[in-house]
Amino acid sequence: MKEALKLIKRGSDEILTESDLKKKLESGKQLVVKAGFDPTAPDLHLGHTVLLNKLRHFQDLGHKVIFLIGDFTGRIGDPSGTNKTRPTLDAKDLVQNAKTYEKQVFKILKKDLTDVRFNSEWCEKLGADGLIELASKYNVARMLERDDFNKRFYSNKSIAIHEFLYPLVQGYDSVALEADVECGGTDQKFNLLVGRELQRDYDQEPQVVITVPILEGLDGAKKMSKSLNNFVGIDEEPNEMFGKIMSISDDLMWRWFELLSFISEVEINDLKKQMEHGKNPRDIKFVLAEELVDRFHEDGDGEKCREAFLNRFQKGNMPDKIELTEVKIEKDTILLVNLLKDTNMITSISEGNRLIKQGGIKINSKKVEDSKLEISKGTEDIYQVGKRKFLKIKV
RNA sequence: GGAGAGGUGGGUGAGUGGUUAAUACCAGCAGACUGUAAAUCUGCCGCUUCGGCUACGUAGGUUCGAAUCCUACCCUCUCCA
Repeated sequence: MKEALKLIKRGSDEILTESDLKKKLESGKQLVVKAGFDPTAPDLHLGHTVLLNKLRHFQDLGHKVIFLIGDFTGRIGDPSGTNKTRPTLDAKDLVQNAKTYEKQVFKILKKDLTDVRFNSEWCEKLGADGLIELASKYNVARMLERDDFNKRFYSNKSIAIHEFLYPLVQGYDSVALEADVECGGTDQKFNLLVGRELQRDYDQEPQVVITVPILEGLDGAKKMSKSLNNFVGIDEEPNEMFGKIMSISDDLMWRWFELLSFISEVEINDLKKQMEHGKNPRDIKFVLAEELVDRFHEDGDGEKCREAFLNRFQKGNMPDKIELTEVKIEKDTILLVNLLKDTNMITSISEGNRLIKQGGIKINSKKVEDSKLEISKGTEDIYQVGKRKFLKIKV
């Protein structure tokens, strides 16, 4: 019991309330643990995994997880943390996005202890009557207690009426599922708590709310999200994933260790000490990058990535595997910039000319200096754009 | 319904008739440096057949010349009712 509680507490921000949780755990029954996902950004990234790991902990203790895709709430758009009304989404996109989710979650969750559900299932049945009844259970004053609504309200920014529906519907999900526990990011705290109160109104035992910290993205400042393009997707190619993790700042690395790594606190502190004693932060970042690559790919991939990384950046060698593309041309020669544009190595001719001027393009490791260089038919060379883009092109 | 403010390059945001492809910051990219794709420094940062072309909500208009003035329309926001 103590162990179970400890496991759940690790990495959690708040547990509301801990005594309720204890009671539920002690009851011995299999708990229903719910977490909702907004289907607007279907590719799971490391930010989501903080929460998923928490769900996994419950599964390791034998409890059931409901991976709830908020396809209905998605049409509302979560007002959390935004200062303006979000646009609504159309149904077709939602379905597509949801499928992508399903494909990815089982990298972390156990299939046999996971139910993937959609909240349109019960929300659509609710109808206008149900919605009115639901809306009657809560009041505007309490809605306005919520920080983001409050700020918007007092700074005269618009709050659309339907945005009040979001927390209510999310709370209703807990009622419909008779959830014992709901997990979410700290920014979800209000929504999660509404669930607790609604369950009471519907004569259910209120769920325990567990919040987990929000992971900062690659920039080290903003919440990891797809729209900010500061994310590491769990589906990403190993070397790409490894590289992205290596690109985070040395400061951010510790935050990621804390939220993403499974190694113990003691070990993390030990690594910190090692760095203070002069160990290269890069090598410590390797530990993190390897662990994460291993987790989402095959065991041992992390090590391979590290070798490739060292090989490429320390020794300046080319990567082992370079993709080969064949380009057919009509004339005997083709302008280098055109060739690169045709193969998507660059996005425009102007960009190519710029890169050449700056010494950012190489052919077989030789810097290109002539922006009018022609490549003739029948050649096969390795082209490099910047440090990271390589392509073998056969003309 | 009435009054007013505003819509500028990926983002924030200057610019109010002419060396303005458009200040600045952020992001992005490249180079240097580094045991890291950290940090730091420097440069670049619309497209182009290098002649030009296309750009400041949309459509017209005034002018030798407009992001800047006028008209209409669309959108966002605020105040009053």
